[in-house]
Amino acid sequence: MNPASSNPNNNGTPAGGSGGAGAGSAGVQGAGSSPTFSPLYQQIKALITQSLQSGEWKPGELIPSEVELAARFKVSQGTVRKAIDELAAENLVLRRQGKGTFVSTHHEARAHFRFLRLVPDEGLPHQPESRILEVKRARASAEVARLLEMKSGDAVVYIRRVLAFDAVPTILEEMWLPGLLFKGLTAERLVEYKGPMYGLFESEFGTRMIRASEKIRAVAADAGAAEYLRVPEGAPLLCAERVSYTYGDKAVELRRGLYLTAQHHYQIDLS
Amino acid sequence: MNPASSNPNNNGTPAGGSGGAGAGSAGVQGAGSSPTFSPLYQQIKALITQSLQSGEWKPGELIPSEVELAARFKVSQGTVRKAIDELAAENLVLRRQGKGTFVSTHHEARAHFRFLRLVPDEGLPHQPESRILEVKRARASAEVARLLEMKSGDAVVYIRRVLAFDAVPTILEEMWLPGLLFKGLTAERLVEYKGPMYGLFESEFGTRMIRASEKIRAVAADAGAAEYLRVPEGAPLLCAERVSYTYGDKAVELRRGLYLTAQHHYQIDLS
DNA sequence: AAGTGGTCTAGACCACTTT
DNA sequence: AAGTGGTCTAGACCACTTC
Repeated sequence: MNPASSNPNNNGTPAGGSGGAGAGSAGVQGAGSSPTFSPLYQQIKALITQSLQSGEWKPGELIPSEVELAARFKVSQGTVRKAIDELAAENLVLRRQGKGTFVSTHHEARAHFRFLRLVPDEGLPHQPESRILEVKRARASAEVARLLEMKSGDAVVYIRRVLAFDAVPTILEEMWLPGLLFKGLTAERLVEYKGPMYGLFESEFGTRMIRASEKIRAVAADAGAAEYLRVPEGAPLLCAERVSYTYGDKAVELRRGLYLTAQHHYQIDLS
Repeated sequence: MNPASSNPNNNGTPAGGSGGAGAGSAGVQGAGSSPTFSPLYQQIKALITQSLQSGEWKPGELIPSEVELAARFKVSQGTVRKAIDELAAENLVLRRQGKGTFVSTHHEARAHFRFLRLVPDEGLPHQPESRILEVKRARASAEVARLLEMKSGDAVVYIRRVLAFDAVPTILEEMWLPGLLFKGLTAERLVEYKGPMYGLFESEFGTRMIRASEKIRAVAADAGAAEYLRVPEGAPLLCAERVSYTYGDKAVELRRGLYLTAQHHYQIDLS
């Protein structure tokens, strides 16, 4: 026991010498950085996120139990629990009663539809077929660089593809990826890969997408889109411009999709 | 103390006579209903939601403190806390440290943009000007009835309006509301009312919208939309079909909006 | 039986707001 | 000083899964 020494006093005088939050574990915000203090469970959450980011626990794997983590970080199980609660709410981990807590992965049916919101007007959502049109190395334009938080002229990988539901071409999609992160990405690799592209990024390139922001507009089909989606030029299409982020809010993908919404719609829940 | 009598045993034998969950308070799921049991904090959450729905605490008002609620429901503060945590996560209440917990209201800048996702490409989001075109009583068509979970031919209120940002007409909107809930709704009342329509519904008709589901498509402007939004016939527009719900997942509004996305876009965060 | 996450309690102290 | 929500702890027991 000895309730006065180990930890119970954590949020004392911010810069004072005593107690201190989780200083015993891994130097959360040890000594010399900013004077902003955060609750213990937020620090624990940051530490766990670091381990996720560093690959100490890989997608799909089991992470240590709450009891183990509590011992490792020298805090109570309740504090670890609150940290993991938030990570689970952000879909970074997945809790399963009786089994443990797992690192989320894009190789799960569960994750597939979190980032594919185009669903059929009738019937159940399902995965589309992908046909790669083009893969090439290029230089980031000013606009692409701005959205990907890079510099103009930096190396990017450019991908273009068509997605079809039940053999009906429905999505025409362009992607720009930072060249440094996706060095070995080839058309062959993309063509042979089955399943969501984020699964490939996660497994082969160690880049796990965890969050995205989309801007949606209605646009008129240009000649190219009209051909691939088999609609008249000028037909209305949904245009979704997405920027995806990995750990630390780092932008890792720009995607621009044109969606044919004759038999499908984009589904959103406002709450 | 007396740790054996008051409450500590809650999830015991489901239909057994002993202990029981929160039976001392308000008959959570007293005796004769379904055999499905839920955690105590979920029952407390349901009780609090009932009080919100019944109007015991009105939008904008302070609800009792956690300590008071714990006494009222004869559970620990931690259990009340977890219940309120979820209500806060669902935006039904708003916690403010040091002050208390308040019932959410649509009369807040905070709430305005939760259901208006059309934001300008440049500059900050702001509230549009509303111009009412039409208000009338009508009978629900089969489609309207299905979406509003009513019967074909039931009374509805039909509203049509144009919303303009900086004097630029940008949204053409139709609404269908259950006639029973909105008996006194007149064009005059709508025209003179400033601010979001959900604020009016909440204050004047006691119907608080808490959740919505939208389906989004790209469509071509018909003659009417073209005129009101000042675009050529056939121009691409976003079409958002929304069903809004109040407490108990009861549908209370069907709304169909056509959005001009030349200077604006629909903003979504996927996480 | 043992281990995991899930619930519940009780008590302490902290940060913020108001009186 | 008193009241509120916010954090942290410690311990108990439950539900679920695996051995």
